[in-house]
Amino acid sequence: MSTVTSDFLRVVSERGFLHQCTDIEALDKRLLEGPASAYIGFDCTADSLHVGSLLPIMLLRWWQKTGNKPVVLMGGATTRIGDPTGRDDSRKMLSDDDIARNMAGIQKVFGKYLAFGDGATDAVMVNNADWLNGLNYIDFLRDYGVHFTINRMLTFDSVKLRLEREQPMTFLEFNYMILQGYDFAELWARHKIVLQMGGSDQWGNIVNGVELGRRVHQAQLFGLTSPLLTTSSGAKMGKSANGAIWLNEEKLSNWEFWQYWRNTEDADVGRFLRLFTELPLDEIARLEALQGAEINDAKKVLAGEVTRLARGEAAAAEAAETARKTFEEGALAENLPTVEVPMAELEAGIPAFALFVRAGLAASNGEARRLIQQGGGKVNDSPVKDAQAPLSLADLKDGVVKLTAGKKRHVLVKAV
RNA sequence: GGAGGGGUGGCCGAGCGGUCAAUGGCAGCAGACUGUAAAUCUGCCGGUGUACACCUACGUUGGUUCGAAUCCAACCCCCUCCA
Repeated sequence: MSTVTSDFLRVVSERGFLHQCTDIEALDKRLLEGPASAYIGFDCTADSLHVGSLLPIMLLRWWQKTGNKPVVLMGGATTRIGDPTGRDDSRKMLSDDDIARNMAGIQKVFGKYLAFGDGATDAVMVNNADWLNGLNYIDFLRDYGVHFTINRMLTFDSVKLRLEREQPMTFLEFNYMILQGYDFAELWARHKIVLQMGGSDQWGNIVNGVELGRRVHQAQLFGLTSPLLTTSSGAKMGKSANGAIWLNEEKLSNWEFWQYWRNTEDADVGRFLRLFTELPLDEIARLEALQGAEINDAKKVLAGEVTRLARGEAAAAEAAETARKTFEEGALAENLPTVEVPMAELEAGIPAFALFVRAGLAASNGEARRLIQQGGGKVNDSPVKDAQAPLSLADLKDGVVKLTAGKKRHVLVKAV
């Protein structure tokens, strides 16, 4: 990596955000000349982003912090097509209602990471439906279609892989890359945006936009990608026992979010601290150097910082305190996930296995029985011996029963 | 349009008339060891009833058979080659 002098490129290269850049020297030079605008596109395929999108979001945050203007592009129109990148099969088509709902959910998270407004470096949000939905097919083909050759498009990974695996790719999906390229050219024309960032899988799509901008507008545009993140043991980021690690609070509790980061593998701690927190690098170096059980302190810092950014100061403190009580004191912490059960049912007695199912700790009665048989089910911290044994009011402590599955999953059952 | 191959549990992939809820691998869950880590070892891994049982499931619909994921027919979908 050549030495870069602009604040933004220096920070992101030191912290490990950089994977590829179309022309890093020229971009560096451009950034030294003054504030610039950059965007990242987000598809509206779910009603919340998950931690897989956190890397691009942090890129935009640093972009703003180093004096530039971030633009968040919502793929209102491109989501109607479906990005074929990295997919063996077509996505299922989303209805316009779904897309609108998803967009509303996704938008919520950006306010936590970016400062929006009308100022020079304030973030703005745009929707590509504004210019894509109204496109005239023939005009578009004449103005932009001429700049794309099929020969070239067939060499892109997103297309090539699908063909090699003998999976069908529809013409609809085939157009995705053209529209994403067009987005960049259009954003240059509308907002003078010079840089598009994204995950490394977006490289091909981004390069298309850079080239289109040069051909249509004679503009020098830049592309920059971040590495695709996997954990040290090779798993994709963002999956847990219960599914994806969502950024939105309605989709995943603060406690579970905090726990995800707390359970980071040793080998990933330093890398994640650099990417997902804003701690100074020398502080990270110190935390990263911790050995043995002490590295748990670094994990707590990681969990605290990431949760603070995504969910707020109070949420982070509360999760940390809940974890401390639960794991270090073995005490009953009131902020664990809670499930309510009518008092009358509890009075009548609910078999232990059934309660585990009610609490969401087992997917079926059979699974709950197995859990208990294997010694993984605990009530108020003592192992359940008999799955049939009913729990009743006598098991309540301060109005709640604490259920535990395995070592880490705790739920409070509250009688109401 | 013609010829051939194929559609099996979350994924991959065996099975090709009963002993098949279906080998194996991955993923997942639990236990042991640890540090709420990794690696390793052990157990579990469709549903309901705590066993024997029953229900649902091998693309769809029918059929043959005492009995079908396995055989037959039609249909749907995918792939390859030829035109």
